[in-house]
Amino acid sequence: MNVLEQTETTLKKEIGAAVIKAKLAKEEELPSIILEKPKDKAHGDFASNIAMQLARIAKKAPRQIADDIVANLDQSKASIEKVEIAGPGFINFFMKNDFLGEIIPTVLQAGDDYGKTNSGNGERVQIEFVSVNPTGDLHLGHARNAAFGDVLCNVLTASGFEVEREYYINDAGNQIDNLGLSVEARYLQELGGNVQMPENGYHGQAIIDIAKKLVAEHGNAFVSKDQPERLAYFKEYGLNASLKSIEKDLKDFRVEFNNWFSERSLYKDDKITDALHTLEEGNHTYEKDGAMWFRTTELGDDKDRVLIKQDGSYTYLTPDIAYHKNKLDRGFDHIINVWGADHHGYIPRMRAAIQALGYPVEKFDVRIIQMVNLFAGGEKVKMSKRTGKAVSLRELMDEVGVDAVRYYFVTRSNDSQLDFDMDLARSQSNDNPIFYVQYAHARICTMLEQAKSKGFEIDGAFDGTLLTAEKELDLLKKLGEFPQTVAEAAEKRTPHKVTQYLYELASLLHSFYNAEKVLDSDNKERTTARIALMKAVRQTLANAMNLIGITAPEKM
RNA sequence: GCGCCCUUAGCUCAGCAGGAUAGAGCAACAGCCUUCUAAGCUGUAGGUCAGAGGUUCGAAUCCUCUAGGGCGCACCA
Repeated sequence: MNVLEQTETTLKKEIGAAVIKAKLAKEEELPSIILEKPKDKAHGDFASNIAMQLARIAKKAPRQIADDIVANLDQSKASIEKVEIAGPGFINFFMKNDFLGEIIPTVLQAGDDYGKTNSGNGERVQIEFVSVNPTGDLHLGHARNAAFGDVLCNVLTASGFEVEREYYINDAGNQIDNLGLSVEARYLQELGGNVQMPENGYHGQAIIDIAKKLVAEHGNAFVSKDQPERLAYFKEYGLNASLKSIEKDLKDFRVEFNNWFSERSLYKDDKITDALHTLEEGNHTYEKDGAMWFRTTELGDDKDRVLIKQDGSYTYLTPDIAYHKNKLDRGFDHIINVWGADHHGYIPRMRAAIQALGYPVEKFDVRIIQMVNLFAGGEKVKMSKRTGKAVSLRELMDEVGVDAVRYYFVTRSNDSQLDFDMDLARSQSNDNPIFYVQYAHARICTMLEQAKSKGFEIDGAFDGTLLTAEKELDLLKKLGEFPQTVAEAAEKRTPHKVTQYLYELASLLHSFYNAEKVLDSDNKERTTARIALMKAVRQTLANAMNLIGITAPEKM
C-alpha cells in the first residue's frame, strides 16, 4: 500500500469514527464510506457523500450532519489541511500534500512490480480466448479478441490472480472435413484442374497457400491417390499448417498461451461420453425424433438443444460441454470465455450446461467482444467470410504495427462496436494516438540522458517535499492511483481502464513538461527531486505499457 | 417476434457498484519553439447524455416502455 492509499484508508476510518462519536449512526448502521476524487479541484482532494447517505438514518438535514461529522473529526490523524462543507452536504477534504513525495521511493523500489497487488488473492482463473477454427487466417475481429484477452490476462496476473491462458482447438468437427475438401479443391486447381470449391469451403488466401505448399512438396502425387486417402492427408496437413500459422501470427502479436487444448483429446479420453452420462444421470436429456436432446429450457434457455443428431454424430455443443466440464474439473475459481458478438446467443445453453453438470454458474463468465468495422480511405470496407475477403491480422501487423493495433483495441470498452480506421492507425503523425503515450516515455528518457551528460545527480537522495507545484502534485497523485486502477481493471474485467490511465498519466507528464523545467542548475535540490519524480513516472508509464503489451521506446 | 450489445460535442469514443458545472482525441478558431524532443502545451467554441415515464435529497449512470443501429435466434461451427 502506498502513501496515497494509506491516507485514504486512514481518512475513511476517521470519518467512520466521527459519525459514531457524533451519535449519527450506530456501528452496524454505518454505510461503507466512499471517498471520491473530485473532478474539480475546488472540491478538494477527497470528497465524501456520507452526510447525504446518513440523512435517513440520522433523520437530519445533510448539511447539519456534515457539520456534526466535521466537529467530531480528529483532523490531526489524517493529514488534513482544511475541511469544507459544500453543495447539498458534501464534505470536501483538502489534504496536506507534503506526504505525496513518498510515493516516489515506493515506485522506484517496486520497479517493474509497481502496480501489482494481491487483490485477486491467488484465485485461479482460466481464460479461453481467440479459439479460432483452424481453417484460415486470423482477421481484424480476432485481433480485438486477442488483444482484449491478452491484456485481461496481464491485468489479472498483476492483481494477484493465478491465470491460465488457453486456446481451444476445434480440430474434430465438420469444419475440419470442409478444410480437407477446400485444400483438395485448391490443390487440384493449382495443378490446373477445373474444380469447384466445396459448398461450405474456406475461400481465404491461407488455403491457397497451403495447396501451393502441397504442390511444392508432393507435386501431383495425390491426383492419382484414392480420394479418402488423399482427403485424410489433406485434413491433417491443412490443420497443422493452419495451427502453425495462427500460432505464429499470435506470437508476433505478442499473445501466447499456456495451453492449446485439442477437441480431439476429448474424444480420445472418452470425455464426451462421460459428460453425456452426467447429463443423463441428472435427467437433463431425452430422446425425440431419433435424436438426443438436452433440456436447456429448464435452465433458462429458450429452446432445448440437440446433443446427438439423427445420424449419430454430435452437435458442436456436445464436445463443448465436455470441454467446459473438463475446465471446471481442473479446479479453477473462474473460467472466462472471450467470444465475438456473433456467438452471444450461445451463452444461455452453456450456462445451462454448467448448471446441469452440477457446477456453480457464477464460475462461468463470458466476455463479449463487439464487432469491428474497418474503414479505409474514409469508406467502410465490407468483410466477407464466404469469399475470404477480410483484413488479416498479418496485414494489420505489417501495415499498422503491433503497438498501434493493440493500443487501438484496448483503448475502447469491449462491449461497444468500434470503427477501426486503417489510415489513422497507419499514420506516422500526431494523429495516431499511440505516439502520445510513447512520446511521454521517450521524453523522460532523453531528459534523463541530458541530466546525466550535464552532470546532475541521478540516483541521489532527494527531498520529496520540494515537489509542491500543482503539476507535480497531480503527477504524484496519479502515480499513487496506479495499483488501484490495475486492480479495478482486473476485478471488473475492463482492461481498457489501464489504457485510459496510461493516457491520463502521459497527459499530466506533457503538461508538467511544458510548465516546469526539470534540469535547473540554479536549483540543484529541486532538480534532484524532479529527476526522481521523472524516474517514477517513467517506471509507471512503462509498467502500464507493459500490461497493454506495447513497447516503451526510449527515443522517438 | 424473442434475446444480447449500443445510442453522450460535427466525427471517433471515455464516463455507468447514482453525486456538485458531463470529459478526451480528431476536426474548427486563437496563442506558445535563441530554454530538458512542438509526435508537445495553453486557451476559445461546440451537448435537451436518442425520447418518455419511474425510483431517489440527487440519474448519462438504476427500473419500465418507445424509437433507431449492430449481432444472434440450426439435428452449422
